[in-house]
Amino acid sequence: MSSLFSFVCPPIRFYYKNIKYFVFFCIKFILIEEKQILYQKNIMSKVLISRSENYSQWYNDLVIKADLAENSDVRGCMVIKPYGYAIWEKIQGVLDKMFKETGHSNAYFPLFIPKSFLSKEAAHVEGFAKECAVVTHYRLKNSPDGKGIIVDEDAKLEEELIVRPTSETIIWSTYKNWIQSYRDLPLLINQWANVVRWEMRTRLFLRTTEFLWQEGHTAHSTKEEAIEETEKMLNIYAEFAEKWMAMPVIKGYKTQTERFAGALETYCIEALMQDGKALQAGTSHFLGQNFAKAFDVKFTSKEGKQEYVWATSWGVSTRLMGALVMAHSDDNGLVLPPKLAPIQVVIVPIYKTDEEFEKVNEKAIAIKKQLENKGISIKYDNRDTHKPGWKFAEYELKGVPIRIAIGPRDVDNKSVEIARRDTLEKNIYTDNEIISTIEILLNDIQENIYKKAFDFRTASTHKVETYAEFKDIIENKGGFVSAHWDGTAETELRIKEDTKATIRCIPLDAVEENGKCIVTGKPSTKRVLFARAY
RNA sequence: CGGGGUGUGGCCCAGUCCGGUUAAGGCGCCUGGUUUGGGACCAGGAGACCGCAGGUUCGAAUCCUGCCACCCCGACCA
Repeated sequence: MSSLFSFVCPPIRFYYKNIKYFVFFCIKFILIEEKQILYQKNIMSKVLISRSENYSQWYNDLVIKADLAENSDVRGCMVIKPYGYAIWEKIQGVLDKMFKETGHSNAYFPLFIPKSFLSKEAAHVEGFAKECAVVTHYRLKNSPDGKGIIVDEDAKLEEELIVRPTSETIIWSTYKNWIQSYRDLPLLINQWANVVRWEMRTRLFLRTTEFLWQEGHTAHSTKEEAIEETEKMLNIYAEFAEKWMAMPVIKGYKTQTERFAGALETYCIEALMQDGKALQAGTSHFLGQNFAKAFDVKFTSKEGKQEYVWATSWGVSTRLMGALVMAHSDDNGLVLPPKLAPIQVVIVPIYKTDEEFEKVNEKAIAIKKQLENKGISIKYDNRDTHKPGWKFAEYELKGVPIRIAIGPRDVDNKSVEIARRDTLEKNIYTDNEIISTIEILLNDIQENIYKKAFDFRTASTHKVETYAEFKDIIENKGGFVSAHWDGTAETELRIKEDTKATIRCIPLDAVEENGKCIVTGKPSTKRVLFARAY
């Protein structure tokens, strides 16, 4: 009835409603105005949320705002942006050199792995089956209804292909043909590649569906040699983390629960992030003869006997980028170790007039040349589209270790202002001190941020004797907890269920001491390291 | 796969409960001018199938139905 009325007499009803709305709108607009003012206050605050306020969001925002990476249109997959990729290239460059210095060569194996390969090693397939992307078809066709394209069901693969989650299987099926004699050993190969693991929840760099990494795969004639290789590569990772990333790590090996699927022993380096959570930064696996047996890789020994080869694999990924961000950065943005910073020094000119720019520019170019001659990577930001203050904030956000500001005053005084990113200290230096100061500062920053991270880790590592103490620290303080454990998977699982903390590793340098498991009271001979982890 | 949330110019988002003015504001972008030693200011300008598809209504960003996408919390993990 009412709809009939409104249909027949719209003007009357419209008029009536209009009066009502006039009053309503007056109130509504006043409310909106007030909300708007409040809202503007909120966004005027800092670029980054503070670590103490929300560490997780701080990390997410920082990765994006520092231009390292962003989420792509593909769910779970990131775009690594030029600035972020430049850091990755530095990481690659250093590690690649270290690998080659220890006798390894690079090669490349296929992205796709036949499904049957993956299932040849039982533990391995078990470990990865739940997170594999599978290629089932090789052709598309136009949709019959004309709306786009669809999978051509006639183009079904005889055998599905798995997008590699790791390459052991395809590599070992290849090694079978490469290895006949002890003379072919050791075989020391590395590949830089992308891999895919279908993760439920992803975070930039820390866990993405596709990520970049390197995976080393080696074959040896003896068990001892393979173990030696596993440990050697672990040491390379540790050295890289500490000397280049300025990030202290604990070397250790994993419990059976945390071990790589298919490995006899998994070694790892574990780092502690500023929020007290641990992050596995690299792994090195002793694979025993598991893959050799699965893929029938035998060699003839000096004695003329047929033997299975001994294997290792080891890798670090773009996850290191996440570790790098979380290890040193502060509420103002990234803090990069000078040895991995794409830009080590930035020069910002300050001027008002063209004449002033001329003076400043001349000086800046001279300094730039001198630093370049010393092998320091330097950027002279002479854009006139941004003000100095804007540039200061920008390079702080991007973690450039050293900033040189040059203004007319400096030209007159034969000086410059040098600011260091790690401590945010600024000082004036005379022209003849510049080069030596920069060289000293770059080393000093590298050491200082390492020390800071090291001290933080020391302060965040606690020995406990009881489960109550353990829970208290995990819940309230975070960090590493060093405790006795009875060595069983049951106890490990119970602790994980109770506290979300896992055994990060059994440290290689753990001292032998008699103790009691904090949960069961059973005897234990050494302490293991627990933490909540990424 | 469960539980919660969100889709509005490039970005952050207001407006949605209770349908009605030209879809508001900030950032960014463009133009001109003044500026430049810690994220400048003024003036002007461009930019929106309000996630998609139906429906209800004189009238839908707003209500209804269906779908899609993304985010957060769990189970899984380098």
